[in-house]
Amino acid sequence: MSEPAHRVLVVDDEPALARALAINLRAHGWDVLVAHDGRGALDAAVTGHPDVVVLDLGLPDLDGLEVIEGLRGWTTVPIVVLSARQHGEDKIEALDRGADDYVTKPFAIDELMARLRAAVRRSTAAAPTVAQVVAGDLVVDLGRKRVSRRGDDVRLTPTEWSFLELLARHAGKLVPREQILREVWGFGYDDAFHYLRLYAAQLRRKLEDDPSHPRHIVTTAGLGYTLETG
Amino acid sequence: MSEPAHRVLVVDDEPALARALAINLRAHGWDVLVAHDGRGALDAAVTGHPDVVVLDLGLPDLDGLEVIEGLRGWTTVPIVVLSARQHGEDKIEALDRGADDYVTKPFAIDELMARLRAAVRRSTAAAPTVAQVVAGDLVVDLGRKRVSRRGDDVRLTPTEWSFLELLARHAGKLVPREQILREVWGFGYDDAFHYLRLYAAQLRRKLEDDPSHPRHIVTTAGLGYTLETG
DNA sequence: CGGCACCGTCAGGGAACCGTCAAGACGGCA
DNA sequence: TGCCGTCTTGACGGTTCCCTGACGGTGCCG
Repeated sequence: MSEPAHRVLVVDDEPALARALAINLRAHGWDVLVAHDGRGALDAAVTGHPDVVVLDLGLPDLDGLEVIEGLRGWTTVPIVVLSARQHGEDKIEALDRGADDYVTKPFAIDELMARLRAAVRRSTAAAPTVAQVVAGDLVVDLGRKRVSRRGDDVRLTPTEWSFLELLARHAGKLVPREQILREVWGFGYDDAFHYLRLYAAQLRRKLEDDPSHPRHIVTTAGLGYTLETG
Repeated sequence: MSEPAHRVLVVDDEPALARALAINLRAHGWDVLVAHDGRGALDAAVTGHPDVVVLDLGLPDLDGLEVIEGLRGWTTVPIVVLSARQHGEDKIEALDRGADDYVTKPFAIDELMARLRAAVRRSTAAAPTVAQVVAGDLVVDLGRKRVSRRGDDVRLTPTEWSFLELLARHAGKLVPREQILREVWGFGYDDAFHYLRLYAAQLRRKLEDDPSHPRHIVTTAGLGYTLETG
């Protein structure tokens, strides 16, 4: 799992704590922005596009709640509030104004990071990527598991779809024969190249204008198949 | 703020605590389901469609972490973990396995409710609920749990509705057979594809002009079913 | 020129899958 | 207790899909 680094904005007016947090987070692979007051936090959020915000209440210029509202006016980035106040209305207030989580000091750095991970996971999982691959007059909709040719849906069998989906996910690139066999048919089919010819032919019959002169599903002899994006 | 009541599933093996929670939550307008062990929790989550789950770790039958994983296998419902363990790996473990929040006992009931509100707000904001799905002459009203065909209400059994609701929530997209079985019938029905054919047929009898040539509930052999939005 | 490897095509049988009808099991309710 | 709606289980025909096998074409190389 070597995902691209997630970016966290740390907002804290205590330089010592902010520094300690930044060091710890960077050590664990986070990309860290730091702001020391409310105004700087709002600016940094605009320019820095963080994936999550750690917000210490009790800033010099703005009330922490105002920062939350300032952010919530235009972004849904997760906000994890940090505060010394153990009890009272603050927690509830912050959560109801739009904060996503609330951690009281003193806290374990490991726990904070786990909460940050959870916050980021939620927000990224909520935005499902609708992937569509376009190849000439073909549209392969990976989410809906459908292919259309000049707008008309084309009916595929499960195996045909599995084959095409694999090519589409690597559109424009050559997919080795062995990989296709493994991902479509599973293990134990390592030399069943005959299947590939069969199903490539079936797909061509359904998707190509001239199946014997394919423009989309192209064979590279001895190597594999490619879905051309031309 | 007179939204429809949100539904919370409380999972706790201590009857006293579960009762106290339920009373408090109901007093604040929540619709409350209760389960006392892990298996019951998973079943209740399938049949009850809660908006958020409060999960006490340390259940008699299953490990709390197993419950989290059991839920995360098929739903993104927010999970707020409740635990007596203040420190340690448990928190981090739970959050990384898919929990959304973690509250240690003893806790203030007001804080818990604020966290529940935050969790529900997040998940509903992330997936803006389309109250109605229109598919040709059908109108599936997810909020009121009703279907109408050319304006006339159609009576569905609970299982039929659960099936149709799932298709409607993914209208236009193919819903895999396995997912339908998990979300409608729960666990242990992984290969009961026969049910799908039966209930698809029943829905067609009630919803289609020509049940043997369905235009709304369409089968993709070997893969699953789709509610067409034509 | 002839062998070889690879590709594309066609056809057939068995298996998997779908839709349908029917009857038994279960649970709520009068 | 008996009834009724619902869910579950079973059986059957028709269709689709997948695998197997056979044949011809093409490019490469000795």
